[in-house]
Amino acid sequence: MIGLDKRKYEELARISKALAHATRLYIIHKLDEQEYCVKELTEMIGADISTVSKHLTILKNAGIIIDEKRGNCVYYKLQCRCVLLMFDCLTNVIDSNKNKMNAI
Amino acid sequence: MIGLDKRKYEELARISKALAHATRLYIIHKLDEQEYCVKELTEMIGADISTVSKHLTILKNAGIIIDEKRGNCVYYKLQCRCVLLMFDCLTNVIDSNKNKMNAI
DNA sequence: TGCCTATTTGGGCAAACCGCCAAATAGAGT
DNA sequence: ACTCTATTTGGCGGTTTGCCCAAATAGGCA
Repeated sequence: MIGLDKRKYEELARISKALAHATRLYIIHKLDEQEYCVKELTEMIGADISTVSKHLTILKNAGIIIDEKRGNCVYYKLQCRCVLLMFDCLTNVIDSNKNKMNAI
Repeated sequence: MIGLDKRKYEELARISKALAHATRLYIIHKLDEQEYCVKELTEMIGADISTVSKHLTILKNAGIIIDEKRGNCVYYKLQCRCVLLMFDCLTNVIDSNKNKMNAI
């Protein structure tokens, strides 16, 4: 895997890694419903607020969500709903696995 | 994030993590063209064969690829092409990021 | 200015990941 | 049985992740 190829797959992996965490997938799913601020997400998730803030930073750096400061809070929302394809992909793989299991 | 929800997102993340590596994305892309054995993939990738074998194991455990021993070699192929949605998803995100950058 | 709430940043610690090497295993072919 | 090739497994060192806590920062509002 050389040159252009390598860079291309590293770029894909960079985004991919940002998606590879249960909490971050949950955040994406929530932000698909509506925008939320850090505090609201923290309450839903039930982790330390600094932890949630870091997850949000990772998603933001990957260009998956964007933030907007309004009043006292920072609101996050999806930058592009195209990321929801991810859920279809993952769900398909899981369903496919289940079917294989049952077929045995 | 409690109970069922938590388990659901952890399951999604489990698959997602298997996808979150440049070499593994490359392997998936290659196996979409045709099946390959470990040695062939190793030559294309240019890493130690044990490293490649481990990547393949990770993908196999996630139910993304399957192996089949034939003759002297172990051949791997995609279990379900649905995983290719992943590339659409990642590519969309990357393109979307580029567009935002250019718009500035 | 000073206080208060919301958020981010830095650090420490444990766990997971990655790559290589060396050794073990599996099976084909002689 | 022996040899040779292909693959997997075990393990070590280095890097990255993820979590919490504590401290720093930012901005609204009296």
